[in-house]
Amino acid sequence: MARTAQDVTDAELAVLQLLWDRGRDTIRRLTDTLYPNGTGVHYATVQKLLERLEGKKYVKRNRNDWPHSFQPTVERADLIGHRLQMTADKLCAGSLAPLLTNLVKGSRLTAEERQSLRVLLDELDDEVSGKK
Amino acid sequence: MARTAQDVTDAELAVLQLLWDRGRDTIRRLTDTLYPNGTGVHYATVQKLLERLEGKKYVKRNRNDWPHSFQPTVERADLIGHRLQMTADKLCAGSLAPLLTNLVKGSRLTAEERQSLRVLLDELDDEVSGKK
DNA sequence: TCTAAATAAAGACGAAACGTCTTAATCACG
DNA sequence: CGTGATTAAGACGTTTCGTCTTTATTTAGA
Repeated sequence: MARTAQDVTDAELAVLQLLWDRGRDTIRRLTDTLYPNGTGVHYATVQKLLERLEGKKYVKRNRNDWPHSFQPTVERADLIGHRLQMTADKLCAGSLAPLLTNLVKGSRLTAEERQSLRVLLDELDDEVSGKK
Repeated sequence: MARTAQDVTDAELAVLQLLWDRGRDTIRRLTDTLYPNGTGVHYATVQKLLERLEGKKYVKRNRNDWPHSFQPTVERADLIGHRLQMTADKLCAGSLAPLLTNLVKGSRLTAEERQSLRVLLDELDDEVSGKK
């Protein structure tokens, strides 16, 4: 059984999170945040992580800027959705419904959370019935 | 940034899935299913995977039986819940609510699925209000 | 009881993953 | 131009994980 690499590794995710917060940034500024009082060596680490994120199409490099700036091409919600789908694929034969059930049953939802969830479901009903 | 091992690897999961389906089984029978027309060498692979699952407390070994039988100590729903929590920890600051929202918004839920979800929410309301 | 087959137990091995680091080429700016 | 920063490409070491080897132990059958 072949090993499968992660979509986004933890170190890569740390960089991506900053980009989500900031919209776009340079290697230098990202490095200073991730490694405060860090040596110059960490710059290359962040550089490599961004290079890999770019290769995997999670990040876009702006070569017009100098120094280059980087920005996410994928939103946080997209990655969440992807992770959820992976969990469904491996544990629920690809179906997402069991994940929903698990979350509703397992997590201690507040009354407010339950209510907003109902609102969300009602909106979906409306969309389907064409009322929009 | 230190690397973190997976909770259950893919090869381990293949074994665990069989145990979930069957309740309990021996190495020999699991091996025959996972590697039909496989050589004798695969027996040791399954053996090792079970040993690791046992070490991680996902599986219990019954040493009274001969040959030893193995059974899950964790249900599928438990692992699903754990994976969901991991996703929440890494992408939602630990909160599960965003996962709920993502699933409801993103997945094409059928009318039946939406309805059963509402029933689930109503049951939770009842529990909280003490009617049960 | 003795032997052969099956199982248990422990460990080793290699490829890949991944975080990190090194080195050399390229660029902007005074 | 030359100095410092940035880009570019790659190497390295540790850990992970699927697999395989070897040896000890147990059961079943003659």
